[in-house]
Amino acid sequence: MLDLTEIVRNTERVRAALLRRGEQDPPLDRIVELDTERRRLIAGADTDRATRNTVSKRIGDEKRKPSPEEIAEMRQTNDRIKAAEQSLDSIQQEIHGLLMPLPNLPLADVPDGHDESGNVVVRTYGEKTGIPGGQAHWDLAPALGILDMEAGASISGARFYVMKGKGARLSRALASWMLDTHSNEFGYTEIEPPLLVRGETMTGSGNLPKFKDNLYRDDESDLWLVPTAEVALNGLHQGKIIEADTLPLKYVAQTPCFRKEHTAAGRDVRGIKRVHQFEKVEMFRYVEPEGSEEALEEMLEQARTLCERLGLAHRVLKLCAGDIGFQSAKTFDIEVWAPGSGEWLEVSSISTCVEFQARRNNTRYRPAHGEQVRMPHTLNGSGLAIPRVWIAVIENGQQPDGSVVIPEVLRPYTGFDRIDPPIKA
RNA sequence: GGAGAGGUGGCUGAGUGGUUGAAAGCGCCAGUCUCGAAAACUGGUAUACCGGUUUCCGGUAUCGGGGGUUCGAAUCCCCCCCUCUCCGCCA
Repeated sequence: MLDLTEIVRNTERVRAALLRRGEQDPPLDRIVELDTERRRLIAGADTDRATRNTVSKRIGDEKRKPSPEEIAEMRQTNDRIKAAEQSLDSIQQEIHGLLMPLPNLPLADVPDGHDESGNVVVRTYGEKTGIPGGQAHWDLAPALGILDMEAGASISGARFYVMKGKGARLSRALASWMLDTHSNEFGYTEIEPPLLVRGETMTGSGNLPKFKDNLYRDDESDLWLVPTAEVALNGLHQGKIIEADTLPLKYVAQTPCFRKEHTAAGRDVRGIKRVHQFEKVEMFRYVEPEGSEEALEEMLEQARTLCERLGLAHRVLKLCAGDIGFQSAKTFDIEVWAPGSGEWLEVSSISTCVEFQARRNNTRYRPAHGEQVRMPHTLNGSGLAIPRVWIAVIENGQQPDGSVVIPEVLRPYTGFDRIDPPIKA
C-alpha cells in the first residue's frame, strides 16, 4: 500500500512514478479529495467527543445525576458523532478501496520500459553448455523414466506433473541442498509455514485483491493456497512491532506454490516450466530501510551462488519499471540456460518491496529501546524455484549416451551421481 | 465434534459503570552514587489519527474484533475470532 500522506503531499511525484509502471490514470485526485473530507470529519467528531468527555467527567466528579438539559444535549452530540462516524467509515472504505489496487512505486534506478523487452541484462556468468542435439526436458525426462506428464494430467489435469524415482529424488535433493546452504552458510532461519492462509494475509503481501484470479481458494473455510512462501513469511509479523535489536530478520522456507496461471494460458505449455503446483525455496528479509539496497544485492548474490555451484550458465536481469511485480520497487531476475529447451529460464526473482508490504501488514519495528517505531523494508527472493532448476540440471547434465550427470554439490543429497536410461528389453 | 475456562500495555498481572491510558512487579532508558560496574534510590518508558505557534503542545481513539445499553463502558448485554484444559476422533 502506498502512503496516503505521500499521495496527498506529493501527488504529482506519485503520479509520475505510477506512470512509469504503466498506471495511466490512477485515481489520485479522488483520493486527495476524500482525504480532505476525512480530515474534516475527524476534526468535527473529535471536538464533539471532547465535549462529551468533559460533561461526563464533570457529572462523575460531582457525583450527581445528569440534568434533563445535559441529557438532551448529549443525545444531540452523540447523534452528530454517530453520523460523522458513519460518513467517515464509508470514506475510509472508499480510500482503502482505491489505495489497495495501486502498485508500489519503482525506485529511481529502475530502468524505463513497458514490458519484459525493457529489461536489462546486467551480467552473464559462465559459458552456455550442453551437448549438440541435446533434448528438451519434456522429451529427455520421460525417456529416463523420471517424469510423467500424462500421469499428472490424469490425476489432476493440465499443467500438473508426476516426478518418479531419481527425478523425485533430485527434486528433493535440490530443495534440501538449498535450504541447508541458506541456513548453514547464509544465516537464514528455516521456517515451515502454513500453506493455507487467511485473506488478510494474502492482502498484506499484495496478492489480494488484485490477483485473486491466479489464486486457489477453499470457499468453505475461506482460506487461500499460497502462490509462494513469500505470502506466509510476510505475514509472520503482521500487526506486530518487531522489538529493538532483532533486525535484520532473515527467513527461508521451502513450500509448494499453487498458481492458476489463467493469465498465462497458452504460454509454456510443454514440460514443467509453467505448472499449477511446484516447489520453491524462498528467502525473505525484514531490514532497516538504510540497509535495504545492500540486502537486495546480497540476496541476489546468494541466489546466483546457488546457480554457480550447480555449474549452470546464468544471467542477471534488472527488470524495467513496466515489468516489476505489483508489490516490488525494484527487481532482479536470474535466468539459467537450458540447452535442451534452448532458452533462458527464470529461476529466481529478487525484489525489495521497501515499506509497501509492511504498511499493508501494519508491521513495524523499533530501531532501539525507547525510540520511535518505523516501518521495516521487506525483501523476497527465490532461492531457487525447483522445477526450473531441475530442468536446467538435467538438460545441462545430459550425455551423448543418454544419461544425465548430477552436479557434484547435489550428490551427497541424491545418493547417486548419474541417471541412466532404463535398459530396453 | 462435546464440556468448561480465559483473552488487559514489551512481559507477568490488578481492576465488575465515573480523575483507569489503565495499580503493582519485571524489563528497558536516563540520572544520582561509584575509579568503573553491580546493588540501591529518583524519574521516565504504548500506538494511531486530527489540529497547531510542529525537536514540542492540545485533542481524539485504542484493555481480542464488531455491534448495543448509558450523560459516561476495560467493567453490563449480543455476535464473532482466538487460546488453554478435559473428553471424543485422528496422521
